[in-house]
Amino acid sequence: MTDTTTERIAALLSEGLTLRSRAQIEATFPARSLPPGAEVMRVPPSPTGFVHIGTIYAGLVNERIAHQSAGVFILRIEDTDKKREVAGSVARIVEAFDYFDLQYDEGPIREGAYGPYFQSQRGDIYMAYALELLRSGRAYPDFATPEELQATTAAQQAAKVRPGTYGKWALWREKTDEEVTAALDAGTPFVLRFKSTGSHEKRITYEDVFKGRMEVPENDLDVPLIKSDGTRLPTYHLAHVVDDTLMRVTKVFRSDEWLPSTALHIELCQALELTPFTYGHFAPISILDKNGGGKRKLSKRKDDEANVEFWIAAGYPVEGVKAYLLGLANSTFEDWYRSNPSVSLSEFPVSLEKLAASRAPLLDMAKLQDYCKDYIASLPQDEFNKRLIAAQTNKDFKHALEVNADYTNKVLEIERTGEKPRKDLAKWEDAFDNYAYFYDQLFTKDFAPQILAQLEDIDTKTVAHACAAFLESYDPADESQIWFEKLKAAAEKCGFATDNKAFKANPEKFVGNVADFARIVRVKLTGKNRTPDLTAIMRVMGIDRIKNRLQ
RNA sequence: GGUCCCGUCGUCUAGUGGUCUUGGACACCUGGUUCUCAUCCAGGAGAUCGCGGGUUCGAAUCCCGCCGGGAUCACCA
Repeated sequence: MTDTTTERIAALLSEGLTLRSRAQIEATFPARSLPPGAEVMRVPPSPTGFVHIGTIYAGLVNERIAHQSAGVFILRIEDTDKKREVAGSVARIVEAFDYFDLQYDEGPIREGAYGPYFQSQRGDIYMAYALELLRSGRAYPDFATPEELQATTAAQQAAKVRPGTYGKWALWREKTDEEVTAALDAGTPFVLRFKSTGSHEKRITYEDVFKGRMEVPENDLDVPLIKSDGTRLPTYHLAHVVDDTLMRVTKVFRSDEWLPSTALHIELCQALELTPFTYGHFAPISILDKNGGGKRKLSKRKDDEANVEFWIAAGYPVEGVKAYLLGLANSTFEDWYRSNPSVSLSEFPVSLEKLAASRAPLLDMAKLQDYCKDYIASLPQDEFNKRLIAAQTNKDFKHALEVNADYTNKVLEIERTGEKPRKDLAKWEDAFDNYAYFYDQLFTKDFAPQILAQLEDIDTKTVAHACAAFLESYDPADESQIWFEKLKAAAEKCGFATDNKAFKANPEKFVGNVADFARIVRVKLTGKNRTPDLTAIMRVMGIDRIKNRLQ
């Protein structure tokens, strides 16, 4: 290709952009003045829909490494693919980072000195580097149509060779100046491709922070650098190399899927005379396929759990989720957490070495809920009340909680004041099932309809009889022991067994046992057959409400 | 198919040549806590350390081969 043709291509690519030289650009991204050992970390989500829990996981690890070393944590929006972009995604990303309290120092809204933090706004920067590659003969235009590319892949499959654009399979790699000029004259769209000088036969080695010494074949793929979709935006590869250099990122942590393209990124750095990065590749969170397909990466389409909005809507407490995620990242976390129950999670030192050992961990909702239950139970009463109410998405329930503030305070205190607070709630959403029956309208609407089914083994006459007998002697002032004595007395009066052994020996002699009798009271009062201590519940409900429900 | 990563109870993991007839956590089961639960406490079951060879007095740990799972080979990131 002649210089004239090269410049014609360069002019086409830079049309309308205000290009600066590399030296000028690099002068505006000076070395950061940070204490020794400070790490500059980043997490680069794409605004292509909802926020993936893996992004939060990566965010958490990167944020910790950055901030525990007095470094910088960057949130960079990788929006170079305008076709896949979904409106509102950036707002969702920002919200999710806020919800999980992942404080980024630079990124959307929090503009820093190394921006812009949207890749789509850095087009002129990438182009300066792309043109340099073009001029140095390390990039070339490729006018191939999608059909031609497909045909190549088919031919490669037929020939049983590795697919991809490399060597003789790279259609436009060695075209003559005339051919290029002709395509240019015809106005054919083109991508700018990297011209790799690597060989699949030769090997390179590099050090991965998590996986140790890696020895892999050199890259020989001529990957696209600049797209032909009219945006003239870069692909990930160019953008990554340029941005992480300019933003002065010290360690590139990314998920395993990038492992195979690391050789390419190293070659790109060399072609641009940039220092290659320190990489660390970690395994993404996976999930057990519900259809029995085995372990696989958490997928956006199939798994609700992949979507952090699912977590936020259900009201999983941030601290519980983060504790679980930290446990996934570092196996030493569990012990630390146990021995430091009242210390903030941010005090936990995340270790790189421990992260190394982590395979693709399976998301274990049961374990995560266990963390969340413990956390919610540990909350002081006022904090518990405040957060529980704030998190409710059911308007009627939230209204009921707020309007009857004094009553609500008593309700939420049930069995939470002692040494061992109840652990009913794994997420704030669970509050409805645990507390809504205290409010008459909600009780009537959502709980009372279940009473019949819960008591179907006992005939209605017996139920009515039992309620009347129990009410007769009930006194809100009774301590739970007396309360139970009275319940037993009422049960006996109605033909229930008060001695479990006697009942088991001759069940036919009784209507039921004490447990059945208590169940009648419990279900009539709450619509549920499992609740906290009835004495406490009744004391809070008040005599009028009790009479109402037992009649 | 090529290349790379990974393989210890159901799950997450501890373990880097002897102290491991593999330890912990979650889940599960049993019993206890004078009504049902959430808990809590005590106990239990659960892993031929993917398989086969080798090195060694000795291997979950080192070496080789195999098998299995995953990732990647896009103008997606």
